[in-house]
Amino acid sequence: MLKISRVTDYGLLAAVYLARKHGEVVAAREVAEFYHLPVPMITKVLKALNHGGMVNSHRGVGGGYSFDSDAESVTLGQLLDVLEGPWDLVECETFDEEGHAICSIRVACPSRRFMFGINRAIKGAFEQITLGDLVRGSLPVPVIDKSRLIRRTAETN
Amino acid sequence: MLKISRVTDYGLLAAVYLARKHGEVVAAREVAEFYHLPVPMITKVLKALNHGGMVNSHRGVGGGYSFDSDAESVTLGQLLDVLEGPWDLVECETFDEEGHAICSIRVACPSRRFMFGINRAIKGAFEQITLGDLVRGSLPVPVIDKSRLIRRTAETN
DNA sequence: TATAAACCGAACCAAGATGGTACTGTTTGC
DNA sequence: GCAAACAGTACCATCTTGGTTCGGTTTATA
Repeated sequence: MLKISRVTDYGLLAAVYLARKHGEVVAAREVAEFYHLPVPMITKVLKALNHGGMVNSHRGVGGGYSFDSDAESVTLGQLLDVLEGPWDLVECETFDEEGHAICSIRVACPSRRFMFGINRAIKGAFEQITLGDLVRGSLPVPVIDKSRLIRRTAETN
Repeated sequence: MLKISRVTDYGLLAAVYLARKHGEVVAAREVAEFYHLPVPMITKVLKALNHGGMVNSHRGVGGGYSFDSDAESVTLGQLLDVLEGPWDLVECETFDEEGHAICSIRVACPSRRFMFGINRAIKGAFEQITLGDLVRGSLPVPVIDKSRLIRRTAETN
């Protein structure tokens, strides 16, 4: 299931705020007050971003968080992975504790082929939007390149 | 909040099934059995699709649902609208019964500008994927039309 | 070295969403 | 008139979401 929940939105807001003040150490309180959002909520998403390696944390007095890498090399897809966890449409193949597939269809499941296609399409779009785009606030509209049809039989994910 | 929930997936599956048998009247039972999904679940999404004008319903003995329009002119965005309802990231401006905005920031909300951009980008991508693409099972990769090249590290996906 | 600013991390909880189901009614072909 | 099939609504257990709380740790600074 793909979702961009409200907490994820907060995370994107926080990431943008830090990216704007590139390299600068900013307390969670400041971010929260800027957006008029509760401090614990913002600290929560900042922890997640830090845990995912997107931002750095600085403890102690005068501490906070900072974004030190290149905003152009961080994609929206990466941010969503960190904030929401990896996702997939129709988890056809979930596995039980013993590693056996639970899917009731399994053989020649008719949905997998095209659901995988949707996955690729959406993920591809997310991968091409960078944090820099978010900071600039104006995004290009993604365009489907229909001339580059992909027909692969054995996808490895 | 953007989400593609499991029920929405079922809806997409059902739509694809009907589109494959273009014009043919198919009972909900048949679709459900094909995907090994509970009949009431499939009828639920088929009702939604019918309500949204995506498919036609035929009552009485020998009835069912049929897809009669052009699969190339139905977009994934339209299907998602029908199945999940319209969505937006960060509903900055929700209104109470008297029509007054609830948003606590309102003036010069820093998030609206770029969140709107994300909305446009994602919706644009969904609008360019047609039901026909889903039926074929192989999707074109969405490409962001940027004048400036983006730096990409090793693709892991 | 005492203090306070700030992050860490885990647990907790009410409220809402999700996924399924059930039941009664209506249309219609045979 | 019977039964197949859709229509509509309401229901419910369970999971998720959004948000809070609390005790602990790190560290600049007075």
